Parts: sequence; C-alpha cells; structure tokens
Amino acid sequence: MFLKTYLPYRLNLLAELTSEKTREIYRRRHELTRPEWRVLVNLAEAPSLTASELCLRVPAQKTKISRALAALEARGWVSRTQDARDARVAHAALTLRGKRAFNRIRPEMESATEALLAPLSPEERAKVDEGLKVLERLFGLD
Amino acid sequence: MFLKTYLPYRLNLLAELTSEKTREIYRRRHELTRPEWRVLVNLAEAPSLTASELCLRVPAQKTKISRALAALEARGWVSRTQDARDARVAHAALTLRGKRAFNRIRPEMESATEALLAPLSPEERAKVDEGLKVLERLFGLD
DNA sequence: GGGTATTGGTTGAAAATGTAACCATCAACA
DNA sequence: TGTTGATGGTTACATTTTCAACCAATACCC
Repeated sequence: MFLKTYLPYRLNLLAELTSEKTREIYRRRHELTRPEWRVLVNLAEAPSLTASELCLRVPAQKTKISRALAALEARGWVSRTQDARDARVAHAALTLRGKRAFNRIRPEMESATEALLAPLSPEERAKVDEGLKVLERLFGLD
Repeated sequence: MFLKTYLPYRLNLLAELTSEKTREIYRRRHELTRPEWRVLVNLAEAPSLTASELCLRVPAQKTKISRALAALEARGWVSRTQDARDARVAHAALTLRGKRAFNRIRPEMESATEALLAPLSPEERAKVDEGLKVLERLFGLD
C-alpha cells in the first residue's frame, strides 16, 4: 500500500479534512478567501508587516499576498503606509475595524476546530502535537 | 499566539511544505495536475473505482474527479466501462500504459519524499506517524 | 404504471491561483 | 556619477478550481 504511508498525501488529506468546516466560516460567513484570512491572522499577531514578511509568514507567493492585501484594504480592514527610508516597501497593519473583524471571526474558527477535535483525549492531542512539532522542526518553523 | 496552536493552519502549512518538491515531479516532469495524480494513485491501488468512490478516496469534489478522469482517459492511462446494472455509473481502471506510468512516477515521488525526511531519526518518524494516525482514526480513515 | 425526488456524472461560467513580465526604487561598484 | 543588477510590489494572461445548472438513469411511493 503506497498511499497509507505516503507522507505528503497523508498530510494533505488531513489538512483538507480539518479545514473543511473552518473554511466555510471564513468563506461563506465572512466572504474571505484563504489568503485573505491568513493575512488577517498574521496581521493580528504583529503590529505591522510588509508584503515580503507576509510572504514568509503566511506563507504564500507574493501575488497572493498582494491581492489579499488589496482586498483587505478595499474592505477597510487594512491600511498601508509607505516606509520612510525605502519607497518600495509598505507596512500593512490592521485598522480598528480589521481588529474587530478578527476578534469576531477568531472564536468562531476556534470553536469549530474544538468541536472537530472534541473526541480526542488529552493524550491523543499530545501525540498529535508532538508529531507535528517534529515536522515543524524539520522545516525550521521554530 | 493563535497561529502556532491552530491545527488546521499547522496541517495546511506542513502539507504544503512537504508537497512542494514532489509537486514539481508530477507537474513538470509528468504533466499531471494534482487531482490527476491522486486519481492515478488511487486507481493503482484498486482494480477499479467509480467516480463517486474516487470522490471519497481522493478526496475531491466530483467536478475535479470528472475532469481528471477525462484527462487521464484522453491520455490513454485510464479506461472506463459502464456498469451492467446501473447505466449511470462507470468503472474506471488503469490501462497497462497507466500502470506503467504509475510505476515510473512512484519511485521518483518516494525518493523525493525520502530525501525530505532523511534528517529524521527513526524515533522522530514514529512520532510523526503516531500523531497522524490519531487524526486518521478521528476521521475514520482506517 | 406514472409522477417526483435522488443519484452519478458532465459542462459552462465565474472566481481563484500560478506564471511571467513588468515598474519603480534601491544597492553595488566601476 | 552612471550603469548594472537585485528587490518590493503590482499587473496581465493562462490554468485550475469552484459553483451552479444540467442531463440521464434509477429509486421511491402513490
């Protein structure tokens, strides 16, 4: 059996299954694309980020970031200010409305995820966490 | 910190990172889309599958499966035969050429993945496997 | 049987994504 | 300086994916 032991496939499958429910929330309920949602989250965790920084953190290619930022800005959730030294870079930050939006969406996302994981015991959760941490270390995501 | 502990995000990120290298193989080297590749793999592991069965196994929506099957059939890697009892359903199976193609691609995919995971010790691999198994059980993928 | 709802599968149009080219600015170095 | 190359970011175009409608065949139910 190839599939059962093929890591990229296993991860992709699990990623899709766990995202299924939460995707509905940001897509249908809040009309956000996935890159937009991810940019929103990242900006909620830092005072401000440039597009390049977002590329690394999201992570995503710069065109996705560029479009997500444009959409969020058009929506009034993000504002961008030019860097004083380097006219090429712009620092993006959440507006007050953006922060409020995130604070509204975040608990919905968390409770959907919690509902999904509810059947797991603390030991099982720890195992999941450990396994993922191994991979995260492998990719230098510390 | 929200992101670091947010399971769908962690899984998606790891899935993308592990798929990065292997994607190049089926895309560039063999001109397959991801749904096509996944359909190919699934058909390699079962004598034949209907489109609906593939939807569950891949997993993917039926339009993706439909188009992937059409593409693989046009390529001569898949053949479809109508079900005897129910004229709506068709059973898809790999042709000889399809099987050969899979046998050519599979080791490339495996060695790319192996290269990626090379730095991990057997204990670490076991941890990863355990963690994923917990989630797979959660979703009933046994 | 005959009407209605479901199901397996396909298709067309709209949305999202990837790719490559591009512009403007900055860095490096003669 | 001035020329060349790299970098941050946007845009145009092609491909892929999603969404909704659709067709044909079967199941349900009176």
